[in-house]
Amino acid sequence: MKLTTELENMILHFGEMGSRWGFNRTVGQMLALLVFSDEPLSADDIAASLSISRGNVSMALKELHSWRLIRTHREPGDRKDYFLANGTIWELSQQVLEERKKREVDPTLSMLRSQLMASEQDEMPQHARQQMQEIHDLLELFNHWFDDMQHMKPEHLQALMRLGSGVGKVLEMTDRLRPKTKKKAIGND
Amino acid sequence: MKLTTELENMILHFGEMGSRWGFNRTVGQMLALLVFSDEPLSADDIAASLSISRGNVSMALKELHSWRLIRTHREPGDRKDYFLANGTIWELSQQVLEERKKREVDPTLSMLRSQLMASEQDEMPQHARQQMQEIHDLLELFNHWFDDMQHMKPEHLQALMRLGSGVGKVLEMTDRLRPKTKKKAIGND
DNA sequence: CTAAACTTTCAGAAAATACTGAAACTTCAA
DNA sequence: TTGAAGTTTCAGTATTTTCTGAAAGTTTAG
Repeated sequence: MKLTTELENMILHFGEMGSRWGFNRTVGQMLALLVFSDEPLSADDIAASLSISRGNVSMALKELHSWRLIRTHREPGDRKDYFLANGTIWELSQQVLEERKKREVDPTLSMLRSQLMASEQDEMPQHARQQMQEIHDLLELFNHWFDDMQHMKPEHLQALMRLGSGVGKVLEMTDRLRPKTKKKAIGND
Repeated sequence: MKLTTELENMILHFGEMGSRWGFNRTVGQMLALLVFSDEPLSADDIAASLSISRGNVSMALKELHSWRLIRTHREPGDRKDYFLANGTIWELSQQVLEERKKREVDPTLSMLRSQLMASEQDEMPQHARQQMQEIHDLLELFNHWFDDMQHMKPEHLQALMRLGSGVGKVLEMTDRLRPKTKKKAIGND
């Protein structure tokens, strides 16, 4: 595993960004390494390439597995495990977003839910309660939307993103043609 | 600033989540406190409510300002600064997302851009280069889309989100009516 | 101008997080 | 069943991040 300087820089960058993306430096570097490598790598390869301890590699592999970002490949007649990125860039990104949603949104949503539930009888300042409700509703909206998006076919999702806010225009137009849509204010500009 | 147990729990929760959301515990707690408070609070109020040092409050206020999540209010005839959340829940969320994009996406995008540029003449393994290109394109697509969304009126954006993947159906239909869309290879399964 | 009221800074302490490496564990070919 | 090849665990250490509190800085009423 010899790395060109440029590749090395990129991998170091992914390491630095790692913590901002929800994992640690090692996990970030290893993800980059596996994404950029055109063949599966063994744990020893990885440790050598990145000059990190074998134990650290093992931990990071576990983490990457738990995020479903890598998978293991075994050659018959070779006891070693080989690891590779678990899909296309698009799929990996989806996976990262999915996992981050789980860690960054879901806990708060469930906390809010139970809090709003429990304080039905009320022991909380009006304004605070209202704000909690708004956060709750926003996160729930986001969650449903996100779920929906994840189930769209990649090419549709991509097309949709390319359309950007253009989608607003299209919907306005369509709205006039299809009175079936619920009359939630889809409004105008 | 007396806090009910429930509110206190919520604030502690926001503190815990803080680091996952891109800031630290104190910043998270203070944001929650100000969002739930129905009146502006002084730095001393905050320090007392959360039992943290005055210096820490000052740092966190700076951070919250830099995220544009709070603003300062001054009473005439009172030297104290009072702080409050800078907008509705919706606006605050937008602000958080905007700032996180800056920290989590933009640096990598610019790194990729310059790397792809520089290695035009090529010194990098084919596969690595290709993956870099894909990440670059994905982030750029995301960036444009995100920008576009941020400029939509909140009620439009909300309506759009409520529509969820339903938007796909509408667009498919519309697509037949509007052959203007560019015929970029939108891939296959 | 002065000093009281308030805010910010920052060096060092504390806490949280990540990493190493050796020991324990697992797997499997013979 | 054994032991070589490989993997995982985890106690201790290193690194990074956050927090405190006292000193320095700023503002403004008088």
